[in-house]
Amino acid sequence: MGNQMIKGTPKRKTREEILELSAPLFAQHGYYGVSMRDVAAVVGLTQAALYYHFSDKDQLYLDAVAYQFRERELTLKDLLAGNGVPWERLERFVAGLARMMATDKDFLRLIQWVLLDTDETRQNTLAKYVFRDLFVAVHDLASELDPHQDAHLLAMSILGLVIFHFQTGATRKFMPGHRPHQHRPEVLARHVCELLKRSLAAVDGEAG
Amino acid sequence: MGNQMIKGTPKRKTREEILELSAPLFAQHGYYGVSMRDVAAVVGLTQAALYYHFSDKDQLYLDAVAYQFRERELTLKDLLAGNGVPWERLERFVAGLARMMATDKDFLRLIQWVLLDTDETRQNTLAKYVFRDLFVAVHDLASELDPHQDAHLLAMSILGLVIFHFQTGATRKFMPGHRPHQHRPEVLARHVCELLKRSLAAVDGEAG
DNA sequence: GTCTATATAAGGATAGAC
DNA sequence: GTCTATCCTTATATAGAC
Repeated sequence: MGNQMIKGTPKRKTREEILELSAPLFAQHGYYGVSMRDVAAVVGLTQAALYYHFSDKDQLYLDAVAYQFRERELTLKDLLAGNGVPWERLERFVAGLARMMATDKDFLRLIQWVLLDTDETRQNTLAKYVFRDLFVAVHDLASELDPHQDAHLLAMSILGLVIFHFQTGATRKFMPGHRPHQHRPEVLARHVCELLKRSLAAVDGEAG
Repeated sequence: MGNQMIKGTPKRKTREEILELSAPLFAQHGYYGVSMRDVAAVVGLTQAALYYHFSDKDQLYLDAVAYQFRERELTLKDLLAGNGVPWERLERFVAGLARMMATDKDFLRLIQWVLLDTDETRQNTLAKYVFRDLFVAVHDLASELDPHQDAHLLAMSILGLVIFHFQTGATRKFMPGHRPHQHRPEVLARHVCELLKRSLAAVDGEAG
């Protein structure tokens, strides 16, 4: 078989299918844990066909990860972009990020793989073109929330407070004080917002 | 050649050398990124010799990681165990953890690999026998710091505030507001302690 | 305890037909 | 654009000599 491409049909369809279907594999097992044969199997192609669309495994991986990041990044930036006092934007962002981390486990794992990547080129590419814009937005919000603090550190702390909880999700159930409702994104978002609000409100109280 | 073992000599020496020397490899490249050949090469043995000491690659990896964790865990628990008011113990712990994360990059990476592990048995083993004791200590401290809060969530937040900053260490330099001194463990520890102190002090102020 | 040699499988990548 | 067939490399693991 091999459904022949009708002339004029967008040529990108297969390529995007590969990107979409390979992402969960890379999320689960990482770059070295996934073979070109594995990718070919989920897409329903032979290994050789992948090399028509991508020069090598490295390129396929990089494109698949970047593709996922670009989609999610838009969602997250939207949460930060709207109007409202800084507190409202923070709450909206923390809630949205928590929901995404809870729902979209593959995305969370891709973030973790990128942070562990030892290929400098690959990591820098993703950091610059994918993380950066989002971080800029969080950074700006942080400096609005408290102009007296190091906005870079505060921004990283906000992200870390949310993301780390979900990174440890699988091991949390063996730890003391664990209760299932802690996995719910609203519960975590509330915990994080309260922590930050009290912390920054304390500064206002002193300064104002 | 092959230096013959004298009877009575502790048999464990080679085994422990393998554990020590393979850990940095696994820290850098993860389970799938390291071959038995790689391990053999750094130890100065042939591949086959490894199978005298370990039944398979899985066992070698598990033992190597557990070995590293046990060592570090003792150091961290010591920081928490001493006397002093809760604040002092928190500051000591945060400073010590930050210093360890900054110094011992391999250990930080091993933590990240464990969090990404999809082998449930392996992850549960490490979580139960290695993370758990440390978490218990942080959990207890958290409930002393603020009895009105969810100690489980607070403990995780304390750990996340420190660890996440170092996880993102490699990509941070492309983000706005970055300055080199932020990588210094004392600077981060101070940031984290101030954040927590203000947050929990705010509660005291309201409650007391 | 460690070696050499090897079985056996899985990996990335290419050539050439269709 | 995708297939079949194949090359070459690397991987885990074992057998048996020393």
